[in-house]
Amino acid sequence: MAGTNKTKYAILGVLSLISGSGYDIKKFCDFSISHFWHENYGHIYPVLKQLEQEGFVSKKTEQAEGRPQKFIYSRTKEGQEELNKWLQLPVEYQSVRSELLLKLFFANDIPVENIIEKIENEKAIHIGLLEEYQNTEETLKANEPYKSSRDLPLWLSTISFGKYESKARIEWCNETIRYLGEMKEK
Amino acid sequence: MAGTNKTKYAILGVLSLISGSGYDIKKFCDFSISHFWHENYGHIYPVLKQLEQEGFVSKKTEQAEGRPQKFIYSRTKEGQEELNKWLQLPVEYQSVRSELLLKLFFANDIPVENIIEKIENEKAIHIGLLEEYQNTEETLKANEPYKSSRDLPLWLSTISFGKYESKARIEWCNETIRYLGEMKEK
DNA sequence: GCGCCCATGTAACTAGTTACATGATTCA
DNA sequence: TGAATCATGTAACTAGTTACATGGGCGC
Repeated sequence: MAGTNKTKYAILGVLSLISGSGYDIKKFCDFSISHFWHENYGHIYPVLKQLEQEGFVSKKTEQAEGRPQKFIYSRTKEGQEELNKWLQLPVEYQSVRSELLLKLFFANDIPVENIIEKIENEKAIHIGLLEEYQNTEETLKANEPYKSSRDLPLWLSTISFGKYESKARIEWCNETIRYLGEMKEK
Repeated sequence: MAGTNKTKYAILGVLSLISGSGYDIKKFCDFSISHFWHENYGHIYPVLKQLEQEGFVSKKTEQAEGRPQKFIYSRTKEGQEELNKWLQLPVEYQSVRSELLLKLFFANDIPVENIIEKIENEKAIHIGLLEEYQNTEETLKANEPYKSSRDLPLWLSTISFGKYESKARIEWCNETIRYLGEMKEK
């Protein structure tokens, strides 16, 4: 199963938790999985159409007064099976790319202050993220419908992932800023 | 400077450390920066041609007996300036994508064993990586020409990044395997 | 003889992002 | 009145990977 279109499964995944329009799917993504996954309209709408043709989702038209026309999508049984099949496949290897490390690696001819500034910036980003994760975690644990949801443990696990990652990144930033600062003095 | 072609700078970066052919550049990348950056021939050769046209690299033809023809590229003064200009620009934001987390997030209808298997696999990958980083670090610190190179601190910093990342990932895997296992028992 | 390394390159394909086009309603 | 939100969609563009084509030398 090479070249799997992952947007397809992201959408099926969202529709296994909620029913809604392309717009709703986007909102759900931005709210719940944006710390590790992004979808945009340019992808969502065409893929929804394709999923409908394949029979993996079904469409209802909703026309509320004073509201734009809305197409509500729901997963079908086949759609759920298709999702479950994919979920159980091994995770594909993903190659890493870090522009920060690329710049760091070749930074010998630029001022140390400049590279330290970049690392400080990286650190600030992850301090912000860590705070966000903390807030989200608290919100999920304290509020309905999240706190009673059977999805809560999975949701929390993905947040925990982010916390470990950001904490490690902050530590690395601190160490590296110190290390490069010492280099400079010599 | 939107849409910066980063391969361009990766190549200029490599050519700021060595002179060599497209083939050499690929080998250098695979050896030194592959833990955070990948280049392939499909990118390297066209970009080298482009860089030559822009005057950022110069080309010499080398024909050793019994060897295929080889084009040796070197950076020009303009090329170094172009690289330095880019190095000093802020790092562009890069959105994260994790298929593992996507699968984890939607995993409620698949067997816990299956998702734990995926996390075990992730853990094994990072245990392997950690070992690699350790080995590379020791090699660099013990052997010429690395140990006397002025690039050593930068090189070590990028490896340290990987070590922090993999350690954190392993911890998260352990925690999550335990957590999901407990969930299952209930 | 076979497979691997050296060496260069193109074409095709897959994936992902951004900009544009349209238009109604709500809220400050 | 202007910005934000709701709502759907297409076209164009940027980026990145893989497959293919070619061919000689070297070691097993």
